[in-house]
Amino acid sequence: MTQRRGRFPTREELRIWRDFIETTEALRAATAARLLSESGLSTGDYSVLLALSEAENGRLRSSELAATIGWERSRLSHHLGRMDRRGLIRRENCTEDNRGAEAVLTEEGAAAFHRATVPHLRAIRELFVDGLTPAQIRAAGDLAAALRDHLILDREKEENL
Amino acid sequence: MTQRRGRFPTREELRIWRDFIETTEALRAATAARLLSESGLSTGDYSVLLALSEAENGRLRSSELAATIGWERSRLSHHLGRMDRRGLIRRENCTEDNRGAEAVLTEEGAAAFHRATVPHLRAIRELFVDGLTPAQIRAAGDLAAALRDHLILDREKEENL
DNA sequence: CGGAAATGATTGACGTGTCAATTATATTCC
DNA sequence: GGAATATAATTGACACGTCAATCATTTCCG
Repeated sequence: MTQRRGRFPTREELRIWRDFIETTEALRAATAARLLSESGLSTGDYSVLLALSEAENGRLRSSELAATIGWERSRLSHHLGRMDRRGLIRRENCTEDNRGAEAVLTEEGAAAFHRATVPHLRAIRELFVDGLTPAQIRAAGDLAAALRDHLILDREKEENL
Repeated sequence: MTQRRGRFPTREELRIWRDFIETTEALRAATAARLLSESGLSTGDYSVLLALSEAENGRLRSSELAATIGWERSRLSHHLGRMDRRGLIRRENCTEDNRGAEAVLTEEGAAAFHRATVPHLRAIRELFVDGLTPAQIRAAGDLAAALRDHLILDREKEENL
Protein backbone atom coordinates (compact mmCIF):
# COMPACT_ATOMS: atom_id res chain seq x y z
CA MET A 1 0.00 0.00 0.00
CA THR A 2 1.35 3.38 -1.01
CA GLN A 3 1.64 6.40 1.23
CA ARG A 4 -1.57 8.44 1.08
CA ARG A 5 -1.81 10.63 4.13
CA GLY A 6 -0.47 14.13 3.62
CA ARG A 7 -1.07 14.15 -0.13
CA PHE A 8 -3.84 15.57 -2.24
CA PRO A 9 -6.91 13.47 -2.87
CA THR A 10 -6.68 11.27 -5.95
CA ARG A 11 -8.99 11.79 -8.86
CA GLU A 12 -11.12 8.94 -7.65
CA GLU A 13 -11.29 10.24 -4.10
CA LEU A 14 -12.26 13.63 -5.41
CA ARG A 15 -14.96 12.16 -7.62
CA ILE A 16 -16.38 10.29 -4.64
CA TRP A 17 -16.17 13.42 -2.48
CA ARG A 18 -18.15 15.43 -4.97
CA ASP A 19 -20.73 12.69 -5.50
CA PHE A 20 -21.09 12.19 -1.80
CA ILE A 21 -21.40 15.80 -0.78
CA GLU A 22 -23.73 16.69 -3.64
CA THR A 23 -25.97 13.70 -3.11
CA THR A 24 -26.29 14.12 0.62
CA GLU A 25 -27.09 17.77 0.02
CA ALA A 26 -29.75 16.81 -2.53
CA LEU A 27 -31.17 14.29 -0.07
CA ARG A 28 -31.33 16.95 2.64
CA ALA A 29 -33.02 19.39 0.27
CA ALA A 30 -35.52 16.78 -0.94
CA THR A 31 -36.52 15.82 2.59
CA ALA A 32 -36.82 19.45 3.61
CA ALA A 33 -38.97 20.26 0.57
CA ARG A 34 -41.28 17.31 1.30
CA LEU A 35 -41.66 18.28 4.93
CA LEU A 36 -42.41 21.88 4.03
CA SER A 37 -44.96 21.08 1.34
CA GLU A 38 -46.68 18.38 3.38
CA SER A 39 -46.84 20.16 6.71
CA GLY A 40 -45.76 23.77 6.32
CA LEU A 41 -42.83 23.17 8.66
CA SER A 42 -39.15 23.59 7.88
CA THR A 43 -36.67 21.05 9.21
CA GLY A 44 -35.59 23.70 11.68
CA ASP A 45 -39.16 24.07 12.91
CA TYR A 46 -39.40 20.31 13.18
CA SER A 47 -36.24 20.00 15.28
CA VAL A 48 -37.41 22.69 17.66
CA LEU A 49 -40.90 21.25 17.99
CA LEU A 50 -39.54 17.74 18.49
CA ALA A 51 -37.25 18.89 21.28
CA LEU A 52 -40.01 20.86 22.98
CA SER A 53 -42.47 17.98 22.62
CA GLU A 54 -40.08 15.68 24.44
CA ALA A 55 -39.27 18.24 27.11
CA GLU A 56 -41.09 18.43 30.43
CA ASN A 57 -44.19 20.65 30.10
CA GLY A 58 -43.24 21.45 26.54
CA ARG A 59 -40.80 24.12 27.63
CA LEU A 60 -37.03 24.55 27.63
CA ARG A 61 -34.51 27.23 28.40
CA SER A 62 -33.11 28.69 25.20
CA SER A 63 -29.64 27.42 25.99
CA GLU A 64 -30.92 23.92 26.81
CA LEU A 65 -32.82 23.85 23.57
CA ALA A 66 -29.79 25.03 21.64
CA ALA A 67 -27.66 22.30 23.20
CA THR A 68 -30.30 19.63 22.57
CA ILE A 69 -30.54 20.28 18.88
CA GLY A 70 -26.93 21.39 18.48
CA TRP A 71 -27.53 24.92 17.26
CA GLU A 72 -25.71 28.14 17.91
CA ARG A 73 -27.52 30.55 20.19
CA SER A 74 -28.04 33.26 17.65
CA ARG A 75 -29.39 30.86 15.08
CA LEU A 76 -31.90 29.63 17.60
CA SER A 77 -32.79 33.15 18.64
CA HIS A 78 -33.58 34.17 15.09
CA HIS A 79 -35.53 30.98 14.50
CA LEU A 80 -37.57 31.27 17.69
CA GLY A 81 -38.43 34.80 16.65
CA ARG A 82 -39.91 33.52 13.42
CA MET A 83 -41.72 30.64 15.12
CA ASP A 84 -43.08 33.00 17.72
CA ARG A 85 -44.50 35.24 15.01
CA ARG A 86 -46.24 32.21 13.51
CA GLY A 87 -47.64 31.14 16.86
CA LEU A 88 -45.77 27.82 16.98
CA ILE A 89 -44.01 28.67 20.23
CA ARG A 90 -44.18 31.38 22.85
CA ARG A 91 -41.35 33.03 24.72
CA GLU A 92 -41.40 33.49 28.47
CA ASN A 93 -38.93 34.93 30.91
CA CYS A 94 -37.10 32.50 33.11
CA THR A 95 -38.00 32.87 36.77
CA GLU A 96 -34.78 31.47 38.27
CA ASP A 97 -32.41 33.49 36.10
CA ASN A 98 -33.61 36.80 34.81
CA ARG A 99 -31.13 36.71 31.97
CA GLY A 100 -32.70 33.54 30.68
CA ALA A 101 -35.59 32.89 28.34
CA GLU A 102 -37.80 29.89 27.88
CA ALA A 103 -39.40 28.65 24.71
CA VAL A 104 -42.84 27.17 25.29
CA LEU A 105 -44.73 24.90 22.91
CA THR A 106 -48.14 26.34 22.02
CA GLU A 107 -51.20 24.24 21.23
CA GLU A 108 -50.84 25.30 17.65
CA GLY A 109 -47.19 24.24 17.63
CA ALA A 110 -47.99 20.85 19.12
CA ALA A 111 -50.76 20.32 16.59
CA ALA A 112 -48.51 21.26 13.69
CA PHE A 113 -45.86 18.86 14.95
CA HIS A 114 -48.32 16.00 15.22
CA ARG A 115 -49.63 16.64 11.73
CA ALA A 116 -46.07 16.61 10.42
CA THR A 117 -44.75 13.47 12.06
CA VAL A 118 -46.30 10.72 9.97
CA PRO A 119 -45.63 12.27 6.55
CA HIS A 120 -42.09 13.11 7.63
CA LEU A 121 -41.34 9.56 8.73
CA ARG A 122 -42.81 8.35 5.47
CA ALA A 123 -40.55 10.70 3.52
CA ILE A 124 -37.49 9.43 5.37
CA ARG A 125 -38.42 5.90 4.52
CA GLU A 126 -39.15 6.67 0.90
CA LEU A 127 -36.15 8.89 0.23
CA PHE A 128 -33.53 7.17 2.38
CA VAL A 129 -34.41 3.73 3.70
CA ASP A 130 -36.08 2.46 0.54
CA GLY A 131 -33.13 3.51 -1.59
CA LEU A 132 -30.61 1.40 0.29
CA THR A 133 -30.05 -2.24 1.11
CA PRO A 134 -29.83 -3.18 4.79
CA ALA A 135 -26.06 -3.49 4.37
CA GLN A 136 -25.89 -0.02 2.86
CA ILE A 137 -27.90 1.39 5.74
CA ARG A 138 -25.42 -0.11 8.17
CA ALA A 139 -22.63 1.33 6.05
CA ALA A 140 -24.27 4.75 6.29
CA GLY A 141 -24.26 4.43 10.07
CA ASP A 142 -20.60 3.44 10.07
CA LEU A 143 -19.68 6.31 7.79
CA ALA A 144 -21.53 8.82 9.90
CA ALA A 145 -19.79 7.58 13.04
CA ALA A 146 -16.34 7.65 11.44
CA LEU A 147 -16.82 11.10 9.93
CA ARG A 148 -18.30 12.53 13.10
CA ASP A 149 -15.45 11.26 15.26
CA HIS A 150 -12.95 12.59 12.78
CA LEU A 151 -14.62 16.00 12.63
CA ILE A 152 -14.54 16.23 16.41
CA LEU A 153 -10.85 15.34 16.50
CA ASP A 154 -10.17 17.94 13.89
CA ARG A 155 -12.07 20.60 15.78
CA GLU A 156 -10.18 19.81 18.98
CA LYS A 157 -6.87 20.03 17.15
CA GLU A 158 -7.94 23.42 15.81
CA GLU A 159 -8.86 24.73 19.25
CA ASN A 160 -5.62 23.65 20.94
CA LEU A 161 -3.59 25.43 18.33
CA MET B 1 -36.35 -11.44 6.34
CA THR B 2 -39.39 -9.54 7.46
CA GLN B 3 -41.42 -7.18 5.33
CA ARG B 4 -40.02 -3.65 5.57
CA ARG B 5 -41.09 -1.61 2.58
CA GLY B 6 -44.18 0.48 3.17
CA ARG B 7 -43.67 0.74 6.92
CA PHE B 8 -42.20 3.44 9.09
CA PRO B 9 -38.49 3.44 9.67
CA THR B 10 -37.39 1.38 12.68
CA ARG B 11 -35.76 3.05 15.64
CA GLU B 12 -32.40 1.95 14.36
CA GLU B 13 -33.04 3.23 10.85
CA LEU B 14 -34.17 6.54 12.27
CA ARG B 15 -31.08 6.81 14.45
CA ILE B 16 -28.89 6.15 11.43
CA TRP B 17 -30.86 8.66 9.36
CA ARG B 18 -30.35 11.38 11.94
CA ASP B 19 -26.67 10.56 12.41
CA PHE B 20 -26.12 10.46 8.69
CA ILE B 21 -27.92 13.65 7.78
CA GLU B 22 -26.48 15.61 10.69
CA THR B 23 -22.94 14.43 10.11
CA THR B 24 -22.93 15.07 6.38
CA GLU B 25 -24.35 18.52 7.09
CA ALA B 26 -21.60 19.15 9.64
CA LEU B 27 -19.02 17.96 7.12
CA ARG B 28 -20.41 20.30 4.50
CA ALA B 29 -20.40 23.20 6.93
CA ALA B 30 -16.85 22.46 8.09
CA THR B 31 -15.50 22.33 4.55
CA ALA B 32 -17.33 25.50 3.63
CA ALA B 33 -16.01 27.31 6.70
CA ARG B 34 -12.44 26.22 5.93
CA LEU B 35 -12.71 27.33 2.31
CA LEU B 36 -14.13 30.69 3.31
CA SER B 37 -11.57 31.42 6.01
CA GLU B 38 -8.64 30.25 3.91
CA SER B 39 -9.54 31.88 0.63
CA GLY B 40 -12.49 34.21 1.11
CA LEU B 41 -14.58 32.12 -1.28
CA SER B 42 -17.84 30.35 -0.53
CA THR B 43 -18.42 26.88 -1.94
CA GLY B 44 -20.83 28.47 -4.38
CA ASP B 45 -18.13 30.88 -5.55
CA TYR B 46 -15.77 27.92 -5.91
CA SER B 47 -18.20 25.92 -8.05
CA VAL B 48 -18.80 28.86 -10.36
CA LEU B 49 -15.12 29.69 -10.69
CA LEU B 50 -14.22 26.04 -11.30
CA ALA B 51 -16.77 25.75 -14.07
CA LEU B 52 -15.64 29.00 -15.69
CA SER B 53 -11.97 28.02 -15.40
CA GLU B 54 -12.63 24.82 -17.29
CA ALA B 55 -14.78 26.54 -19.92
CA GLU B 56 -13.43 27.83 -23.19
CA ASN B 57 -12.14 31.40 -22.80
CA GLY B 58 -13.35 31.43 -19.22
CA ARG B 59 -16.89 32.25 -20.26
CA LEU B 60 -20.21 30.44 -20.29
CA ARG B 61 -23.81 31.22 -21.03
CA SER B 62 -25.78 31.51 -17.80
CA SER B 63 -27.90 28.52 -18.66
CA GLU B 64 -24.85 26.40 -19.55
CA LEU B 65 -23.24 27.34 -16.30
CA ALA B 66 -26.40 26.53 -14.36
CA ALA B 67 -26.59 23.13 -16.03
CA THR B 68 -22.90 22.43 -15.43
CA ILE B 69 -23.07 22.99 -11.70
CA GLY B 70 -26.65 21.83 -11.31
CA TRP B 71 -28.18 25.04 -10.01
CA GLU B 72 -31.52 26.66 -10.58
CA ARG B 73 -31.43 29.71 -12.78
CA SER B 74 -32.52 32.16 -10.17
CA ARG B 75 -30.02 30.90 -7.66
CA LEU B 76 -27.26 31.39 -10.19
CA SER B 77 -28.55 34.80 -11.12
CA HIS B 78 -28.47 36.00 -7.53
CA HIS B 79 -25.05 34.48 -7.01
CA LEU B 80 -23.56 35.98 -10.16
CA GLY B 81 -24.86 39.34 -9.02
CA ARG B 82 -22.91 39.02 -5.79
CA MET B 83 -19.79 37.74 -7.55
CA ASP B 84 -20.03 40.55 -10.07
CA ARG B 85 -20.15 43.13 -7.29
CA ARG B 86 -16.99 41.60 -5.85
CA GLY B 87 -15.25 41.61 -9.21
CA LEU B 88 -14.87 37.82 -9.45
CA ILE B 89 -16.82 37.59 -12.68
CA ARG B 90 -18.24 39.98 -15.24
CA ARG B 91 -21.53 39.77 -17.10
CA GLU B 92 -21.77 40.30 -20.83
CA ASN B 93 -24.63 40.15 -23.27
CA CYS B 94 -24.75 37.16 -25.55
CA THR B 95 -24.27 38.12 -29.20
CA GLU B 96 -26.14 35.19 -30.78
CA ASP B 97 -29.19 35.43 -28.58
CA ASN B 98 -30.07 38.80 -27.16
CA ARG B 99 -32.02 37.22 -24.36
CA GLY B 100 -28.94 35.44 -23.16
CA ALA B 101 -26.18 36.48 -20.79
CA GLU B 102 -22.64 35.27 -20.40
CA ALA B 103 -20.61 35.06 -17.25
CA VAL B 104 -16.94 35.84 -17.82
CA LEU B 105 -14.08 35.00 -15.48
CA THR B 106 -12.11 38.11 -14.51
CA GLU B 107 -8.38 38.11 -13.74
CA GLU B 108 -9.26 38.67 -10.14
CA GLY B 109 -11.65 35.72 -10.18
CA ALA B 110 -9.06 33.44 -11.75
CA ALA B 111 -6.47 34.51 -9.20
CA ALA B 112 -8.84 33.93 -6.30
CA PHE B 113 -9.66 30.48 -7.65
CA HIS B 114 -6.02 29.54 -7.96
CA ARG B 115 -5.28 30.71 -4.45
CA ALA B 116 -8.18 28.63 -3.18
CA THR B 117 -7.49 25.34 -4.92
CA VAL B 118 -4.65 23.89 -2.87
CA PRO B 119 -6.05 24.70 0.56
CA HIS B 120 -9.44 23.41 -0.52
CA LEU B 121 -8.04 20.10 -1.72
CA ARG B 122 -6.12 19.84 1.52
CA ALA B 123 -9.29 20.45 3.51
CA ILE B 124 -11.11 17.71 1.58
CA ARG B 125 -8.32 15.31 2.35
CA GLU B 126 -8.13 16.24 6.00
CA LEU B 127 -11.86 16.35 6.71
CA PHE B 128 -13.06 13.52 4.49
CA VAL B 129 -10.37 11.23 3.08
CA ASP B 130 -8.25 11.04 6.22
CA GLY B 131 -11.27 10.16 8.35
CA LEU B 132 -12.15 7.06 6.39
CA THR B 133 -10.55 3.76 5.46
CA PRO B 134 -10.24 2.97 1.75
CA ALA B 135 -13.15 0.57 2.13
CA GLN B 136 -15.25 3.27 3.74
CA ILE B 137 -14.43 5.65 0.91
CA ARG B 138 -15.65 3.08 -1.57
CA ALA B 139 -18.75 2.62 0.58
CA ALA B 140 -19.34 6.38 0.43
CA GLY B 141 -19.21 6.22 -3.35
CA ASP B 142 -21.65 3.32 -3.41
CA LEU B 143 -24.01 5.10 -1.06
CA ALA B 144 -23.95 8.28 -3.09
CA ALA B 145 -24.69 6.36 -6.27
CA ALA B 146 -27.55 4.43 -4.70
CA LEU B 147 -29.12 7.49 -3.09
CA ARG B 148 -28.74 9.60 -6.21
CA ASP B 149 -30.39 6.99 -8.42
CA HIS B 150 -33.17 6.59 -5.93
CA LEU B 151 -33.73 10.35 -5.68
CA ILE B 152 -33.97 10.60 -9.45
CA LEU B 153 -36.50 7.79 -9.60
CA ASP B 154 -38.53 9.45 -6.91
CA ARG B 155 -38.49 12.78 -8.71
CA GLU B 156 -39.64 11.14 -11.93
CA LYS B 157 -42.45 9.39 -10.13
CA GLU B 158 -43.51 12.76 -8.69
CA GLU B 159 -43.51 14.45 -12.08
CA ASN B 160 -45.59 11.78 -13.80
CA LEU B 161 -48.28 12.09 -11.18
C1' DC C 1 -47.00 38.93 -41.39
C1' DG C 2 -48.35 38.98 -36.66
C1' DG C 3 -50.03 37.35 -32.35
C1' DA C 4 -49.49 33.36 -29.00
C1' DA C 5 -46.40 30.58 -26.72
C1' DA C 6 -41.79 29.33 -25.35
C1' DT C 7 -37.29 30.54 -23.66
C1' DG C 8 -33.41 33.08 -21.08
C1' DA C 9 -32.66 35.59 -17.45
C1' DT C 10 -33.60 38.87 -13.61
C1' DT C 11 -36.05 40.53 -9.64
C1' DG C 12 -38.44 40.85 -5.06
C1' DA C 13 -40.01 38.76 -1.03
C1' DC C 14 -39.00 35.91 2.46
C1' DG C 15 -36.93 32.16 5.30
C1' DT C 16 -32.50 30.70 6.73
C1' DG C 17 -27.42 30.73 8.75
C1' DT C 18 -23.19 33.11 10.47
C1' DC C 19 -20.58 36.55 12.58
C1' DA C 20 -19.70 40.40 15.41
C1' DA C 21 -21.65 43.69 18.44
C1' DT C 22 -24.83 44.67 22.08
C1' DT C 23 -27.83 44.39 26.20
C1' DA C 24 -28.96 42.71 30.53
C1' DT C 25 -28.20 40.11 34.42
C1' DA C 26 -25.29 37.17 37.53
C1' DT C 27 -21.00 35.88 39.54
C1' DT C 28 -16.37 36.60 41.26
C1' DC C 29 -13.24 38.34 44.14
C1' DC C 30 -10.57 42.21 46.07
C1' DG D 1 -19.96 46.71 48.47
C1' DG D 2 -18.56 47.35 43.94
C1' DA D 3 -15.77 47.01 39.82
C1' DA D 4 -14.26 43.42 36.63
C1' DT D 5 -15.76 39.51 34.40
C1' DA D 6 -18.68 35.87 32.76
C1' DT D 7 -23.01 34.28 31.02
C1' DA D 8 -27.82 34.37 28.55
C1' DA D 9 -29.87 35.97 24.94
C1' DT D 10 -30.94 39.29 21.24
C1' DT D 11 -29.89 42.17 17.37
C1' DG D 12 -28.14 43.86 12.83
C1' DA D 13 -25.77 43.12 8.76
C1' DC D 14 -25.05 40.32 5.22
C1' DA D 15 -24.63 35.91 2.31
C1' DC D 16 -27.38 32.26 0.63
C1' DG D 17 -31.71 29.52 -1.50
C1' DT D 18 -36.39 29.10 -3.13
C1' DC D 19 -40.52 30.51 -5.11
C1' DA D 20 -43.46 33.16 -7.88
C1' DA D 21 -43.70 37.08 -10.79
C1' DT D 22 -41.76 39.72 -14.37
C1' DC D 23 -39.37 41.28 -18.64
C1' DA D 24 -37.31 40.79 -23.03
C1' DT D 25 -36.57 38.26 -26.97
C1' DT D 26 -37.24 34.50 -29.99
C1' DT D 27 -39.81 30.85 -32.07
C1' DC D 28 -43.95 28.83 -33.76
C1' DC D 29 -47.51 28.62 -36.73
C1' DG D 30 -52.13 30.04 -38.66
